[in-house]
Amino acid sequence: MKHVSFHLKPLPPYDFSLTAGAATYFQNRYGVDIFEGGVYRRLLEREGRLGLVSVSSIGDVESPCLKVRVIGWETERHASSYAAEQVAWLLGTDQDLTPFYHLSQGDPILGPLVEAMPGLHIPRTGSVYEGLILAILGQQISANAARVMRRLLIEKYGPAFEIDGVTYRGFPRPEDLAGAGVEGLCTQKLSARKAQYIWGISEAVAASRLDLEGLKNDSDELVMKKLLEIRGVGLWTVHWLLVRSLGRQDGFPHSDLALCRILGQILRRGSPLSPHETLEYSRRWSPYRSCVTTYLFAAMRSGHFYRSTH
DNA sequence: GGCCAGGTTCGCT
DNA sequence: AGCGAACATGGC
Repeated sequence: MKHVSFHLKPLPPYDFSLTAGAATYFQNRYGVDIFEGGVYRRLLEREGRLGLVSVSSIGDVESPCLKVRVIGWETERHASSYAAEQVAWLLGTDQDLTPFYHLSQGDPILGPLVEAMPGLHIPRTGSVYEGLILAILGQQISANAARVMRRLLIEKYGPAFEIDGVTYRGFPRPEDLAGAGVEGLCTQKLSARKAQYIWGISEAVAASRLDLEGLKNDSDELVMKKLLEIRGVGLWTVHWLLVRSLGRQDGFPHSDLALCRILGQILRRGSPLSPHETLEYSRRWSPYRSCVTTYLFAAMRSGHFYRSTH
């Protein structure tokens, strides 16, 4: 199979396995992100055309280097630089952890986290739209229920690209989900409520009434204001997007149930903190709370420290 | 079968 | 503004 490959040097310390693991929530796949056998793969769209990137590590945490392979639009001009940009965004290779690590010194919660997972960067979603749809799918319901919905939605509406007999899927485009209609989405195990939210957002984006990608240029405050006007988006979702889809430094979903629980477990061996208490406690971590969020969730999900499941 | 789960909206004080 | 209820999925 024809392809082009190149190297990408992340800012050290950088742990590829941990970061790609966090991107896939420490499963083989999450959404359209795949991480198995030490290789991170994902379908990308460039000017409406699909391409597959495969990323693996050929360095170590202190002198990291990634090997990136592109199939699909490898012969086109600037394909490599586009792929490099996208991979850097997705796998957070551009992030400088130094100030966060400085803050974590002597912090009873962050210290052990950083020590256990040095070089974990913050993975990001392929687009703000993708992050928003995934967040809404994940609202309230159990992780397993959300996974079923994600898989069905992507299998049914995601653009397909076959390579060496394997079919890869990209994330559904706004027009794909808008075209599905609320009824169509409901057949994919979405509740009527989620279907309405997701259809409404997809339709607005497809019709250019809503510019989610443009949020990247707005201040945190303006992002908050604009997103909260969208039906189906609350505070939790905004903070989640600040961390995962907008690359901001200080996002922190203080109302997150799991977060409140885990902090309660660490700080007073038991009862969860209230969202308000969680927010107050988190102020000491500003302005690096996106890192804190990522490290806490990574610890919970990877079973590195804490048991996330009761 | 009932209860909970990585929230949000809507309707009540 | 602050609190409670409905919403409906998979899993124990």
